Amino acid sequence: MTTTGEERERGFDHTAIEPHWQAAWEDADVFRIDDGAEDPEYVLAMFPYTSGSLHMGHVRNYTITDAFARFERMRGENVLHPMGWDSFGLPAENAAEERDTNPRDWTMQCIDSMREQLTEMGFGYDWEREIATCEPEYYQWNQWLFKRFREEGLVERQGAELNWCPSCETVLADEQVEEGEAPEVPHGDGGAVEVCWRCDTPIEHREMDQWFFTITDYAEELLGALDDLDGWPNNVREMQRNWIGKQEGASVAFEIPGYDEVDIFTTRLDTIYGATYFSLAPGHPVAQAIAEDNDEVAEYIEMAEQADEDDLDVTSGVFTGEYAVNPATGEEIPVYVADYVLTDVGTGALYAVPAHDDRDHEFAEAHDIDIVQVVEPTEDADADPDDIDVQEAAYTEDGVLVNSGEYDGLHSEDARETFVEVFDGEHRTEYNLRDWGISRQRYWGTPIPMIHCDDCGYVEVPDEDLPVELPEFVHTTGNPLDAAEEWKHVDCPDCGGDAVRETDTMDTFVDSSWYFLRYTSPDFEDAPFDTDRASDWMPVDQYVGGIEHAVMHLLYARFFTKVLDDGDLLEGVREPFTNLTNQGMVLGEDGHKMSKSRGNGVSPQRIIEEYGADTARLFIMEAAQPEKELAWSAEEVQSAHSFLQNVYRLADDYAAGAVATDEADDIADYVAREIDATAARATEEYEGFRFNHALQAVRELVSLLRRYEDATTPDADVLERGITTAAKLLAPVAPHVGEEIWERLGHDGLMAEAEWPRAEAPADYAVARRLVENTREDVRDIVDTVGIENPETITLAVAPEWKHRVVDIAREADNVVPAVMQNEELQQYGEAAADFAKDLAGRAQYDETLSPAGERAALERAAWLVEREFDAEVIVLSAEEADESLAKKAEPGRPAIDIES
RNA sequence: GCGAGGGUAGCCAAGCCAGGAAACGGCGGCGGACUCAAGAUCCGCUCCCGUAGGGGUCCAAGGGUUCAAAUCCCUUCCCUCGCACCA
Repeated sequence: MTTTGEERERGFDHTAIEPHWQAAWEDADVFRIDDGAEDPEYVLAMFPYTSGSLHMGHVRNYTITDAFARFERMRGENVLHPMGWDSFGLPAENAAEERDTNPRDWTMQCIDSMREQLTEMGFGYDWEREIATCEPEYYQWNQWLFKRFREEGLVERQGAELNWCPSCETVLADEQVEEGEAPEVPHGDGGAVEVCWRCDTPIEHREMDQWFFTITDYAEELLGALDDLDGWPNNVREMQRNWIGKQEGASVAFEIPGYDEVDIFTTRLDTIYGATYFSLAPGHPVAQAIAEDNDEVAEYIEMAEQADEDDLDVTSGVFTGEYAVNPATGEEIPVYVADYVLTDVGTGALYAVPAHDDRDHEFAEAHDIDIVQVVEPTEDADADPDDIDVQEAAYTEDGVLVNSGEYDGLHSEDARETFVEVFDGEHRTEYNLRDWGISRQRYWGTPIPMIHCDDCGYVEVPDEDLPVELPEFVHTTGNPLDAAEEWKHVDCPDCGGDAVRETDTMDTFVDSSWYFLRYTSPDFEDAPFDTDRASDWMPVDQYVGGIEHAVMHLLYARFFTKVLDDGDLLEGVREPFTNLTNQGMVLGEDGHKMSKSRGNGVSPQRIIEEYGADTARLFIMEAAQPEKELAWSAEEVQSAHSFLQNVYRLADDYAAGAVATDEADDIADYVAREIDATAARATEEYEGFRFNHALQAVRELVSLLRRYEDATTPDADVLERGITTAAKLLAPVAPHVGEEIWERLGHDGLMAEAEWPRAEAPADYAVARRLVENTREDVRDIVDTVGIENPETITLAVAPEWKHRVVDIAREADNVVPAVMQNEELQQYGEAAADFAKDLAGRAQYDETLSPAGERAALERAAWLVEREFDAEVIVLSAEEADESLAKKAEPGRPAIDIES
């Protein structure tokens, strides 16, 4: 049992109120945003893949955006908070196979079910903007955009060696390949292998013709603009920088007599005089050419291509018998084919400098190759040139050149510049980023709008024939599009002859690269989106989603945005997402990632049934800041639930007239100030995405209100304002309970549309609070230390005006005691002033304090708390009223305390 | 190896950017109120010593700057994540 009968009777019943208010929001169109709205706050969660059920990660993600959207809406902002479905993709095909249905029906069922679950969570979306990427109304624009990209020269068809997953029977992008555990291979030393990100099957490599978006054309801007994305987490920016992987260097041609000139790429052209051998990647054309006449080389290449990457030693390689001419020294250096040289890095060929590169050094030692030092530390470097022995270890720092002919003494940096000219090379920038292969040999995706004609080659499907819709799904082992004979055979749009459609579909990351633009005009028929509105509403102000999309999705979306902006489909939108938050993982109660195998998963559905959506939302938001990981905790869920019931009961009792009320007094002032301070604090925390702090402030306020109601005869206006404020501050996170309270208190309309509380802390709030808290602590301290059993009277006396003046002087003066004693007005206090000045002189700092009257007022407002705690009378006195012996102990910020029992 | 982010009381975790109170909050533990009792709720305490608000030692370790350091700087150790035979 989670709720007692009594609680249910007096509290709210989530199974009744949640559907009720969900319907009320729907009826009132609360979350709808008008097309004419000007530059709304765009709050977006990464749309879900249509797996059919929400998991806790989704719930957390969408609770964050929903709470923020509701907060902004209550503050009077226009808010765009849409939802849609990332609904193309392989799993739907698998599910269709398993269940003897088709991907479309399966996906549509999943969407219906997930939409219902989102609604049950109380998430407020503008459902009129709902999109599903698997609908022709959406994916036709993928096709249209593909053609526009092609016009811009951003589409290429290239043969490429691609990652092939034998289990999914599909091509994978590099980003979809992960390092995984090697399966049970007898001789395996546990080395990592490349596996499919979805099914963990080790991947193979195949050479195929593919469609590519040439994202590398934008590499430089994608990289550079990261610096200005201040609203993004550093780690995501860093991951993108790594992925783009810019390297600046130079390329220089080496001659290998009998073969072509070979271009190398290097970032250390300054070390060229130290090049003592030359290395080719096994996949390099010249290596292949040499292999034709050299069995040993052929064998090595064969072996290297078969081997898993990490099986081969760093020093593995084979001497080709050929020599390259070092253009710097004119010497012939041996040419090796070595696996550590990667075909797709740089030019796939390099000159090796064992003296100044760790890998080259290791290789040279293993193959007994000369090591020649050509750089030594500069005079002001940390290292002493005499300590450097490149025979032992490579010296990889920059320095000054030696053994480099006429260039000795040149600094590395200058040498790199000079040598580009001298050796007829060129400056070159290399990127790790590859072009984006979008072809997938699958059914459930966007058909690529191309037709292949034997005479005309590849021809675009004319715009008027778009969309190219998917044919009926057929169960087949290969690609169903290949089997759709009728669909596949068409007339060539150019010559009218027999032709066939492209049977590849697009990577689903194409869908998600612009969906945030479609939300701005989901029914627009002339283009993917309305340029004016999208340009006004973009960029997304708050984008929230998982870290797993740090590179692929976010980089592709940035790429699309830039291309669209350059193509004038957008105006002045260079980046899609201003602020990005990656929500942390939801862990099971055992602190481990929720998983079926561990059996530590918690189903959102069950929590909604048992405790209600508000409880789930509140727990999630209180447990940790959005970007931190969060461990499930049954106790804390329970605690969130009871808290909501308590707040509701507080409101209910008041509304039912069960609370006796009285006129305003000091206590009411105290409570009123706390209400204002809480609103101010909570607002600031909401703005900063620190929802847990905001909610903590609300809990404190509710606790105070309950004491106020319990221990005193409260002022009706103040109590009601307190309850309303607490409920409103809670409403973004627990919206159903918020509405229920709003209604109980007799308000018309919806709290979702009500005004956010005014948020200004009272003047001197922090100082007054500190005074009160310190004083309360001191009283406790005394009672406890002295062991007073039953205090009867607690007398507090604030410091006199003149002591405040002493502090003021002390604050300014270098020499406190003389400064004070020179003050004529203070001289009348004689010894006392001198003593106090001496005390102060020993202190490093003076806290801000209230005036004597301010201190007295603050203590009087808070006296009820002390009375309640100690069950004793509390008397607050000015210095003049107090007994001389007591008053003299008071200091500004620290009243004198006398306790009688 | 390179890069990013961390190491705060029994545990989780704020504070650090903008230096100024043994350091928010939660969990756990202890004591008290309410109750026949339990639960729920509420009020305290929870680094050490202390019979009037005091003293001592503290924020991974060590050093430095400062009147003053969890906060700024340097060094070392450890953790987490990302990238990586990258020429």
